[in-house]
Amino acid sequence: MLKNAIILPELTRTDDMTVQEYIYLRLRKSILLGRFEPGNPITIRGIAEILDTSPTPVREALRRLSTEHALKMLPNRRIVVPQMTPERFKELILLRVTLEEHAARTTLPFVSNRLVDQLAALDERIDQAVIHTERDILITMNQEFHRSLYTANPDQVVMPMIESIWLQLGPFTRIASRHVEELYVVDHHKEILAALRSRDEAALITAIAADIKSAVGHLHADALERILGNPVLF
Amino acid sequence: MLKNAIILPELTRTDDMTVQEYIYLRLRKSILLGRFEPGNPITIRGIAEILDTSPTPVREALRRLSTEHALKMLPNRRIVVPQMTPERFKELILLRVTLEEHAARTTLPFVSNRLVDQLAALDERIDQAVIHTERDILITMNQEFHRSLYTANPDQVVMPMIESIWLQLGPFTRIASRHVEELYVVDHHKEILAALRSRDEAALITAIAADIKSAVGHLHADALERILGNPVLF
DNA sequence: TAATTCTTTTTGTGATATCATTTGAAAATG
DNA sequence: CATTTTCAAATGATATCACAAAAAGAATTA
Repeated sequence: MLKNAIILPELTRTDDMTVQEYIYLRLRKSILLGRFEPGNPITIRGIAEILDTSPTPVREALRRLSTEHALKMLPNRRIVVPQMTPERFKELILLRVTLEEHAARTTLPFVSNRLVDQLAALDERIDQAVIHTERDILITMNQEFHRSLYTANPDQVVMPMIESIWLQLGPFTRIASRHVEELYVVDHHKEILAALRSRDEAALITAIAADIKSAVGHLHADALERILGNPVLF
Repeated sequence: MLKNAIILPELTRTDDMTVQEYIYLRLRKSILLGRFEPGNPITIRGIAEILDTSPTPVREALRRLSTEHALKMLPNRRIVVPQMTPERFKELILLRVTLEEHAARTTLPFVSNRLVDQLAALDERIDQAVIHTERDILITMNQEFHRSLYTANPDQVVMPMIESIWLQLGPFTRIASRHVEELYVVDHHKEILAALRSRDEAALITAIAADIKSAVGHLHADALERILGNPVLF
C-alpha cells in the first residue's frame, strides 16, 4: 500500500480547499502525469489510508474523475484506469484535434498581444524542460500553454472537455514513453505563436493540429498495436 | 419542499442500480427536460428528503452532475443550475455543432441499413410527439435519435461530451419554450436519414448542423438578449 | 496436481453523528 | 424607515458505523 504513496505527486493544500477537492486535484495531477497503471485496481480505502482521510471525500473525488472518464467504475464495483486500445486511442486523438481546433478558432478574437507574450514565455520554459529532460514539468507546462490560449475566451465551454481528453490520454503517455525516448520531440509552438501574432486563423488551426499530432505522429499504427496489444507486459 | 417533488420525473429503479445512480439518473432527466430553474438553489438535504434517502448518495449524484457542468457548486457551497447568458448560449450551440458534426463523421463508417431503419422508426415517433405536442417525449426521443446514430461507432469517446452540452442547454429550453410556442418547429431528420442512406458525409454534416441550428434558429440575437437578459422575471 | 467449495477478509455503499459555515430573520441601531 | 447586528436554524463537509457483496485464501475434493 505504502508503495503507491510514491506515485502521488506533491500538492500544497490551501485553506479554502475542501479535502475532497484536494484529493481530486492530487489524483488528477497524478493521472495527467501518467502515474497510474491501466487495469490496476484502485481502492477507496487504499487512497484514504495513503492520504490519511476518511473514505467519504475519496469516494467523491474518484466518482468525479470517473465522470470525466479518467477512471472507470466497473459493474463489479472495482475502480480502474481504463485500458487503452488502438481504436480508442485513435478516437481520442481525432477528438482532441477537433476540440482544440474549435477552441483555437473561438478564442482567437480574444487574443491580446500581452497574452501572446505570456505564451512565448511559457514556450521558453518548455524548451528548457525539453533540454533538461524534465518530463513532468514538460507535460504540465505544455498543458498550461494550451490552456492559457483557449481560456482567453471568457465564455468558452470547451476547456473541460479538452481536459477530459488529456486525462484519458494521460496513462497512455506513460506507457508510450517507455517505448520512445522522447515523446515531445518537436512541438509546433513557434508556429502557433506566429499565427497568433498575425491573427491568422487558418495558420493557427494548422499549427494546433500539427502540434497535437506531432506528439504521437511517430507512433505508427503497427507500433501502437505492439504497445497497446500487450499492455499487461509493461 | 414538497412542491419540488412534482418536478422530478418518474423513473423505475432496477435492482442492480445503486441509490446514487438512481438519484443521478432522475436528476439528470429532470435537468434535460428543463425542470430546474437557473439560479434556484438546490440543497442536498432537500433532494434527500424528497427521494427519501440519506444525504450521502445525493451528494455524489450532485457532484457528478456538477462535473458535467449541469450544475454548479458555488464557492459559498450553494448548488445551482448555471445562469445562461447570450454569450454562453452561443458558445454552447457552436460547440454542439462541432461535437455532433465530429460524431457524425466518425460514426458514418459504422452505420448499417438496419440502424437507418431504426432511426427512421424513431423519427416517426418524434413526428407523432410533435403532432400531439408531447414536449417531454419529443425532447427524449430527439436525443435518442442523435444518440443512437453517434453510438454506432463502438469506440467513440465524444458522446459523453455531447450529453454534457445537452445538460447545459436543458434548463434554457425550458425558459425559451415560454417565449416561443414550438421549439422544434422543423427538424431535419429526413435529410439526415437521406444522407445516411446514401452514405454521403458532406450531406450528413450539413443536415446535422441544420438540425441543431433549426431548434434555436428563430431565436435571433436580440430575442435572446431579451429572454436571457432578465431571467429572474420568468 | 488441478479444480472446487468453504471461510475469512476486504471493499463499496448508504445511514448517521458531529462540526464549522452560512443563511435568513429578528432585534437593535442610526 | 433603512441599515446593521445578532442569533437560531439550516446546510455542506467529513468521519464513523453497519451491512451486503465481492475478493482472496484455505481447505476439500476429484
